[in-house]
Amino acid sequence: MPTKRKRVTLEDVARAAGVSAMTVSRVINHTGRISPATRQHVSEVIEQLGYRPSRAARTLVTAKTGMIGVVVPDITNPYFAEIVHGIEDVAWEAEYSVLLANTNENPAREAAVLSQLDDAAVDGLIPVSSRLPDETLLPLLKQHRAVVTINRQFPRVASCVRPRHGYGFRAYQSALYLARAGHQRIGYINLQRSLINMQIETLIERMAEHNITIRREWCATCLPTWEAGYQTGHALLAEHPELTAIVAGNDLVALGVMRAAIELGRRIPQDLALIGGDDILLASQVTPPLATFRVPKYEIGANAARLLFARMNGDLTYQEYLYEEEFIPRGSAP
Amino acid sequence: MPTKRKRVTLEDVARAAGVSAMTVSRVINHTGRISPATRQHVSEVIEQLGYRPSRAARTLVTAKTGMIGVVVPDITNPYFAEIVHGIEDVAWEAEYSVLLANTNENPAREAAVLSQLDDAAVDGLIPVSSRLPDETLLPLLKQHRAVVTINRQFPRVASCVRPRHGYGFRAYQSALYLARAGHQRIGYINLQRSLINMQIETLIERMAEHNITIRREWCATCLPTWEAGYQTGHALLAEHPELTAIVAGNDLVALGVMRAAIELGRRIPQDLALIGGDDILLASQVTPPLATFRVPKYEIGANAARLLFARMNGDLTYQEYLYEEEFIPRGSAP
DNA sequence: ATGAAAGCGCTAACAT
DNA sequence: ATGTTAGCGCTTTCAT
Repeated sequence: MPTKRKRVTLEDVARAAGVSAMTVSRVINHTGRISPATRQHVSEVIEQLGYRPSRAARTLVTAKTGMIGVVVPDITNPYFAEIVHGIEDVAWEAEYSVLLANTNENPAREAAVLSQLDDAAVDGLIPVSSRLPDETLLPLLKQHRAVVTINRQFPRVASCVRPRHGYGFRAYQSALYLARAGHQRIGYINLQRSLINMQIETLIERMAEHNITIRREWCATCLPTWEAGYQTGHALLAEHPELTAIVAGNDLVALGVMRAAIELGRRIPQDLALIGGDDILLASQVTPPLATFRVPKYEIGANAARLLFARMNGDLTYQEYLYEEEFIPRGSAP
Repeated sequence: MPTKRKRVTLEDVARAAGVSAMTVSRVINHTGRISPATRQHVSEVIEQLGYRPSRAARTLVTAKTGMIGVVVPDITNPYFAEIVHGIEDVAWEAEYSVLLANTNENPAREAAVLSQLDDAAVDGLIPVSSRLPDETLLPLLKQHRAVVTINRQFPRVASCVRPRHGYGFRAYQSALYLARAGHQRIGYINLQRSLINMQIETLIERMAEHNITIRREWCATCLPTWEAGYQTGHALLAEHPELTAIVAGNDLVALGVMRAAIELGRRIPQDLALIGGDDILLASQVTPPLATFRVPKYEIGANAARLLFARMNGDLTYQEYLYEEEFIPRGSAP
């Protein structure tokens, strides 16, 4: 009863099968010409010995790891979980593994992760909604052979998955929609850390062009979590009870605001209309359901992975997958 | 402008610094004795050359990958996302990476993943709520040096994180609670694939001991997703409109049922009481809020990772982390 | 169709 | 405190 299981190596298989290591290697990799008889025999020995090739050894010589790195700000955010789901499915089909790093919305941790995950650790990288500024992110991405960014754009170094109508589209459309519905005092909650949402000042300007006034103090910024939305909602509504509508950067925040508003006795949508941003399941299930934008999260992930494999296979042309964001009117903003 | 970046190796650094490879290795690993001067000098050269150690080479010689494998049935299920979050945080502190595999509730895919992730790929493994039967799972786990199971138990090969009061606790308590509240026709939706929830027959028996009748046809089984719960809810309520309460295996299913019930004109809880199982965010936000059980998801993940590191560090004694499940009465089941 | 030799980049073990 | 030697397990030549 051997306590110390020693790893079965190619060499072991070769010896047992009475062939050379190369022959075994060829059988495993389905490469080169092998006589059916030998192949059969070797396969049996492999099976019998329970041989499993060493990833490390293979990686050392081929310089390929069979893994792709995925970096997300918050895996508990359904938006990111769906994207990871899409990535993972495509990776699985391609026989790749996913190295997942969660940065907890912490840019420093993201930078650390990104530099650890250099091209020795993964064959390709998908940073999802990176929270790092361009000048920090770009050099980090350059360390990698293949990169596809989601919701960020670096045409020189990475293919890209991003919204067709630009990053400010949702906030802009939401505010416009609310204004046209008659709202005069619209607040906006921008997402802290997110570098792709419309900035508060920008929204104010763009709305001014339509003769719609959004006052700076009706706006706020918070982390893209439910809790942050809840707190910000309480604070904003306490200070500015005059608000009749709020646009939030994503659903989690909008739903936090909704809860806060309800606690403060506001009826939704009569006293306060609300629009979110990414159509997570929760949005459709609350009462009233949250108006938001349909975003093809799974497809975003799946297509990012597909673009990544294209780059990993040597096609370094810049490619894009542009996803649509479609407004979904629901009870919270009729 | 060199197109072909060649990897900077230990050797390169050693040469540039005028020392041996070993010295550089020692500097990197903070191992052995090094004179401050040399250390300083070597560090500078490393920095200057942008040297990054090769994981593969290191793994090949040390037989350690610096990665732990995490296998989950469905990363978009908030229950699992939270657990992964906990695991990832602890792994990060220990300077480990997480190799995530999503099996999409597909046992065959889980088995494939588990056998690929053998001890050459990861230093440790955490299968979360495995959907594989004992006899399939056990041999797969044996391939690994270190394993911690969540919601499954194999004392001989793995430490374990599991509910203190056993796997049937929630369904049992829920049914009892509802019966005591006066419900006479209680249905139960068990989770397909999940091997840890109370089986329908078992619940029927246990309730019979309390003189509570649960009829087999009031019960159903479905996948642990919202959609499955929704469909099952529709079907069950259509066939058995006499039901006054339903216990579901988890929140996602309960919430799907809630939606179906509302669509069928049932008022919750007056016409139908509902109890879920794991207190995801969604549960607290719907109207009425879903009665469920508080489950320390993040802690489950974090502690599983801690137990795993203990095993990886050579302590192969069987250890457990028993988590509490606490009933949270809410509007859906007053 | 198969084999032999060389080496990927690193560290363990043993010098010095 | 630092260097030397010898592999880890595999694949890439290049032979045969």
